[in-house]
Amino acid sequence: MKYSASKEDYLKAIFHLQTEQSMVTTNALAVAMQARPASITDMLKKLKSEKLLIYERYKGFRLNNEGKKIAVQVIRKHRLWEYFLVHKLKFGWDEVHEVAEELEHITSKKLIDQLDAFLNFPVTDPHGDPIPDRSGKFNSPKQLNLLDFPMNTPAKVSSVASQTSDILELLDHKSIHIGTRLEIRKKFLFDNSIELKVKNQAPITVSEQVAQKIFVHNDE
Amino acid sequence: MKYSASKEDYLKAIFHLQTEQSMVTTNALAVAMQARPASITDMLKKLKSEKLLIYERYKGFRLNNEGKKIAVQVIRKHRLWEYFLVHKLKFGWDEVHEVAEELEHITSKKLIDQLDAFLNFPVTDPHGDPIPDRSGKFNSPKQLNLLDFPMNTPAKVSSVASQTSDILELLDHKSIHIGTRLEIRKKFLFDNSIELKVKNQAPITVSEQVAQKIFVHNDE
DNA sequence: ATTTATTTTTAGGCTAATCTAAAAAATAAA
DNA sequence: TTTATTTTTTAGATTAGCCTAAAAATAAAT
Ligand SMILES: [Mn+2]
Ligand SMILES: [Mn+2]
Ligand SMILES: [Mn+2]
Ligand SMILES: [Mn+2]
Repeated sequence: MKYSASKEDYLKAIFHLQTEQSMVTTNALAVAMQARPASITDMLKKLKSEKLLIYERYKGFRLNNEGKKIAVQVIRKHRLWEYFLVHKLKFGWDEVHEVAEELEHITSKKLIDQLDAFLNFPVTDPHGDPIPDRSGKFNSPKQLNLLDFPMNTPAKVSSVASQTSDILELLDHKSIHIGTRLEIRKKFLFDNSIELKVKNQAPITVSEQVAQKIFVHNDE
Repeated sequence: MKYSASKEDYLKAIFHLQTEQSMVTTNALAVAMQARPASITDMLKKLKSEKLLIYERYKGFRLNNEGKKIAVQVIRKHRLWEYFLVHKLKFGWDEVHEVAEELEHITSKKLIDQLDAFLNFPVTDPHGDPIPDRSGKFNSPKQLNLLDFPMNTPAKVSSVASQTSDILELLDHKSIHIGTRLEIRKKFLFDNSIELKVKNQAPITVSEQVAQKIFVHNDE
């Protein structure tokens, strides 16, 4: 029960994709993995023969319980390492993803459980994503996309759905972080941009593309 | 300037071997790498073409400056991670080597320099081996093998030249650690075993094979 | 219901890192 | 200084993970 870094990355990508579409397609995974469709098919055959997913040619695929279990453990490692990098090694939240992408493949159960304890069992990573516990359980807090959130209602930023440093840099610049309390002041129908008010700050405007990536929950 | 985990392991192994023999042999490296001689030859050709060592067929090989530089950085990473595992994640000194063998290949300069700072720039790893600084300089303290050390002279254990958990477990059991102060009481010529006295403890005997692995320095 | 376009799979290749078995070179022994 | 032994290298395979180009299956359009 030890899988290559590449296989772990595949399982993780499929896991994320199948929360949206119930059957994942070869092309979708090819985009996510930045590989050609032919390579995806090759790997699917291997993962199927290792009984980590169900797959019938031309019909799509999805992880079975065993595949999910492994994917979740990789996600757990990824997010714990991101937390470590930000809170212990003073990395910015926009520079941890690449490194965690490597660290997540270190194979030592003790390592990750001790790390978890050392970090005091954090429940969300620096991007606000939930960290599953050692049994694989997520404590996902309810959250809404900023675009669907009501105006003039206290909100707290809970996660940012992107790992690319461009958007994180932009949010950094506008002083929007996980935990930032804000309210929506205006929604411009013309371009779906949104004006936000953060306490003690001048109002700021974010584009639809940015708002789409921000998730919040009710702040009390 | 990025090398595979395998190449880094080769460079590291050659680096260690060439402190003893000035020219390293294919067979010696095959033993160290637990691989067949044919595989060693294959890799040597690659490392040579990447200008990391000097090598002429049938004549032996040794790292050039560039090869040494890379090896030292890998060693630095290995030892810093070992330190982290023992001092932050409560690993025993006998269970860190395998994990560090993987962690040492993570490729992020920032990661390792921040880790170094986080650990307060340690100078020796849990086995007493010196940790090179970011420029690659070793601050190696003078040390003598226990077999060559005079009797009835205060000594302090500075390092243990083995990564296998068998010997570390044995030393653990006999309460010998890095930093332990002891004196040699007797040297038995019959089998070269040695009787040691640790303060407030009954005298203990170690075999020649064990003594060979223990390095000490004068304790004032 | 054909034709056309898209998606997915197969066929065949490539590279890195390993292996075994056989050949060649170097070293040691007779 | 031949012969035998040991060491090292070459030759040829294998596996994982990727690729391109072509074929096959499915979906969309006329
Ligand atoms: Mn990864
Ligand atoms: Mn994250
Ligand atoms: Mn290693
Ligand atoms: Mn060590």
